[in-house]
Amino acid sequence: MLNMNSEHYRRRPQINSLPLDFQYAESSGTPMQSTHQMLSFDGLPRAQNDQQFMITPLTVPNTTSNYSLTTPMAMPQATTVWSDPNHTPMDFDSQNTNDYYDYSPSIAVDEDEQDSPFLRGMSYSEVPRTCFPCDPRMLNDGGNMAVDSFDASAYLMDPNKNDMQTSTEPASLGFDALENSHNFSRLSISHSPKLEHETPSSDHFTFNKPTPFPLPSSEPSEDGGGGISSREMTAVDGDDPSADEPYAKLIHRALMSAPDHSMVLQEIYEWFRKHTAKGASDTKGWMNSIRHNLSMNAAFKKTERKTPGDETKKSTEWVLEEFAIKDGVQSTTRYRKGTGAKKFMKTENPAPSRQSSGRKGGISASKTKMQRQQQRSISSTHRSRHGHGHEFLRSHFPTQRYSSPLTPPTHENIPGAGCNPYFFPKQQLDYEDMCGLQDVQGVYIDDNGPIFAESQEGHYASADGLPRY
DNA sequence: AGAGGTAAACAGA
DNA sequence: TCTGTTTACCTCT
Repeated sequence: MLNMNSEHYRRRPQINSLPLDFQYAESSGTPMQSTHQMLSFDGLPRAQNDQQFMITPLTVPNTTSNYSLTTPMAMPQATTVWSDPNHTPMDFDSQNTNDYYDYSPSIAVDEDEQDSPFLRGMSYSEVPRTCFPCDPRMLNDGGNMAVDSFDASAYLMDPNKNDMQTSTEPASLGFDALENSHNFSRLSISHSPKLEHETPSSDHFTFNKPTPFPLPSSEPSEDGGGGISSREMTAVDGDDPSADEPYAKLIHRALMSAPDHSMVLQEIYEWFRKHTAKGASDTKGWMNSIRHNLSMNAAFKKTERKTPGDETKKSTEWVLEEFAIKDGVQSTTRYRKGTGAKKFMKTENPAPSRQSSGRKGGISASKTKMQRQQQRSISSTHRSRHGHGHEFLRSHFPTQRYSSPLTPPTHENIPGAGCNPYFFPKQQLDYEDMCGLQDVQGVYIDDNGPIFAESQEGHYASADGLPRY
C-alpha cells in the first residue's frame, strides 16, 4: 500500500514552473507497465495495470520524456473511456477522511505555460489528469521505482480534435463541464480501456472542460429540468427524477438555470414548485430544507443586490460559487462535518450553547414529540430547554461573533485556496499542525485566524483571548 | 459512517 | 412574518 499521506502531495515542490498538478517525471526508455495501482482521489475509476494510454508524439515536446500528470483530479472524458463497473477504484477520500486534496482551479498559472507546447493550447486546468506516484516521497520504498515503474502514461490526446473548449467565459465553462459530465452519466461506457491505435470517437473522447471533482447530476438540460445522475438512473428511472435528487443538487440546478446563476429565495421556491415534486408539497418543510441547504452548502453564496426600481432596498440573492458553476455541487453534509467539528461533537460535555441550541428533529422525532411533552408534564423538575447558551453569552460578549465550529471557513479566508472550498478541512489540520494544537478540539478558522473552540480540558481559548462559540 | 432529509430554536430584518 | 443559521435528530445505504 502506498503511503498516501497528503502531505506528500501538498508539499511537493514545483518543477519547471508548471503548476503543482502538472509536473512531470522525466525518464528514458520504453513504456513500461505500471506495477502500481493507479489511485483515484475522487472515487472515480482509474486505469488499471493493464491499461496503457499513449500520448501522441505531437503532444510531447520532448519525446524522451515520460510524462505523468500528478494531480489527483477527476478526468471525466478519459474516465468515460476507462470506467469499468467491475473495477473498484481506490478512493483517496476513503484513506484520508476529510483530507481534501488541494486541487484548485484557480491556482496561479504562469501565463507562458498556457501556450506551452506541452499543453498544446489547453490551459493547465483543461488538461485531464490523474494521479501517478511519481514523487518518490509518496512511495514507501523511498521512491526507487518511482520513475521507471510506470509506462509512458498520459492521455491519448488527439491534436486534430477540435472540440476542446477553450472559452474562459464562466457560464459557458460551467455549462461545458456540466454538459460533459452529463454525457458521462448517460453514455454507455466503453469497457475497453486500451486506447493504443484506437481512433477516439467523439462519443468517448472529447476534451471539453474536465470536472475536477465528483460529477454533478445537476447539470442543466434543454428544458432546464436537469439531467439524470447515474444514481438516479439506477434508483429512480421514474417519472420525476427530481424526487430522488437531493436538495443541494436541485438548488444547483435552479441557480444554473438563472441567467446570472443567482436567485432570490422566493425565486428558488418558485423553481421548486415548477420543477420538483418537493415544491408541490403543501407543507413548508421543503422550504426549510432549501434554506438549510443554502446556508450550509458552500456552493451557495449569499449576496446582496439592490432592488430594481428602488435603490434603497436591498434583496438577498443566492448565487452559485464559481467552483460550483464549473464542477457542480457537493454534498451539504460534507460541509458540515469537518474534522474539528467531529471531535467537538464527540466531547462528552459540549458547550452550553450547544446543549441548548438546536432541537431534535426528524420525522420520528416529531412523532415522539408528544411523548416527550407528556413526560415533561409529569416531571417534577421542568428544565428550560433554552436560554442558557447564546443568551447568556450574548449578554456578556455582545460584540462577539457567534460563529460555529461546524461552519467551514469561507475560501476567501484561506490563502491559496482560490475558489475551491475543498481546502477547508485540510486547512484546519494545517492550523493544528502549525500551532501544535493537535490536542485542541474544534479548531476552526475565523477571519482573525484560528479559533479554538474547546480544548480537551473543556477550556475555551481563541487567538484573541476571547471566547468563541 | 456518511449522505441526505427534516424539525425546530433562535436572531435579525 | 420571512429569512438565515444552526443544531440535532432521523432514515437509508
